[in-house]
Amino acid sequence: MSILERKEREKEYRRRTIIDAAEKVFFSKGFEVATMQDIANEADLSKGTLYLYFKTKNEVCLAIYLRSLKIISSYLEKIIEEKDDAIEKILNFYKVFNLFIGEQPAYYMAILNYRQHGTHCSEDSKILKACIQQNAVINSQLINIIEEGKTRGSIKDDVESANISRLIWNNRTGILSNSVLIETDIASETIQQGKDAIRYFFKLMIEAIRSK
Amino acid sequence: MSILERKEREKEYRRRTIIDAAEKVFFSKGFEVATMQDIANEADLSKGTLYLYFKTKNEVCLAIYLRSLKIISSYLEKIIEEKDDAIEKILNFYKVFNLFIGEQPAYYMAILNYRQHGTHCSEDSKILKACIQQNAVINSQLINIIEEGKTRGSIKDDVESANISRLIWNNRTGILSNSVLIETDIASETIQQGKDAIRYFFKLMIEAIRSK
DNA sequence: ACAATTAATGACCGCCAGTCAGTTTGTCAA
DNA sequence: TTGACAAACTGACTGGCGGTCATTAATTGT
Repeated sequence: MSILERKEREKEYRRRTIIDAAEKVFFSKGFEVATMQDIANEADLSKGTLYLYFKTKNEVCLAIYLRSLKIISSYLEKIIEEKDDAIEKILNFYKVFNLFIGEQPAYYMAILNYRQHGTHCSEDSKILKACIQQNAVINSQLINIIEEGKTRGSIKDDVESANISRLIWNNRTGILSNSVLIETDIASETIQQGKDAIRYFFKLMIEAIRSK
Repeated sequence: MSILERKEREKEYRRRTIIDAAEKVFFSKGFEVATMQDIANEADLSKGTLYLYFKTKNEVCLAIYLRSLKIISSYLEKIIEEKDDAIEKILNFYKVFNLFIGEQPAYYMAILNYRQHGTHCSEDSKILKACIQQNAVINSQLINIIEEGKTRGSIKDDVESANISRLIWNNRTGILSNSVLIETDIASETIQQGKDAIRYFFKLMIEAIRSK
């Protein structure tokens, strides 16, 4: 049994190696321009081997996306543990996410690109399912915060926590997960405006949901 | 001079023909899967001819996006003309946009795909510039509505109209222009949830900006 | 009628995702 | 140790697409 276990570990290690290489390549060249051959070179493997671990290039992208989601989720976990008020927790998440953008641009880009990669992927992809699952976790963490605020009295009773959660973080409607706050080829000067809009969103939202 | 004018008209007509064909093909097959050959076939032209009118496939996508923006802009124009209150006008835009999604899904998809196409396009593309310009128009139309509301007293004086505009409609942060409220390959059952989140966004925002 | 200019064509190129027959490496029983 | 079997790995190859360009067709002006 030990050999089987070791093999499993080695397989997992290879997988990680490939994802690590993909991160480097994607971030230095961009998701579109990077090729599977680039990733193979970076990982010192042949292209064929990549396809033993990932069915498509899209799946590699999703693997990086999944890592991003786990990071976000762990941030939220820490925030939830703190003894802050719910409103504070929401603001903390906003602040932490802003830092995340600056410090982990590669992961942030993976989040932005999910819309594209997630929709061009076979429905029964294991990794896609894992991503959907991890998003659900984040969703419930946010709902958790809002509901706690309602119980403690800092947030109005009639606030729709599920919708707040979707407005903040959801791959379809979330303002954090969908806003492009990183330099792309064009219009780099508008990033600050975007960040300011997000700040204002949180200001308005909190104004609307906090108990008077 | 008449001949030159006629030629100009014919050129413009060809261009429209190509965009019409592209719309059909893109919507029936999806932006990614559709090929330039498909568009050429649909338009009864050769592939080479397409490239006499558009530099890249991306530009064809942008041409459709530009049409979408003009539709949105014309909606806003009508809304602004009405004698409604500013809050009413904002709600009208929300309602009209919801109808737009259902009635013009192809154009709606073009809006969603802009992020992808706009960023992979040479900066000096004429059509890209036109898109940016048209977005600026929409932006100023929205600001116009908010500022009018401030003057008339239905919206609080300290509301940041530019940021409201960016939150509603902006290719980086706009909730209407970025939320995916149409069936993609996966997760079709969540559309209603997304729409509900948008509805709630408008509810909260209006609550926060209307004069008490 | 005949250049000259403009429009249209489709065979062709380079590139890349994805495949697969063949090779290497690892395992284990005899 | 050996040999047979399996698992992991390889890279040449394929198909298909975006984009090009030499050639052909159509239009205009003289």
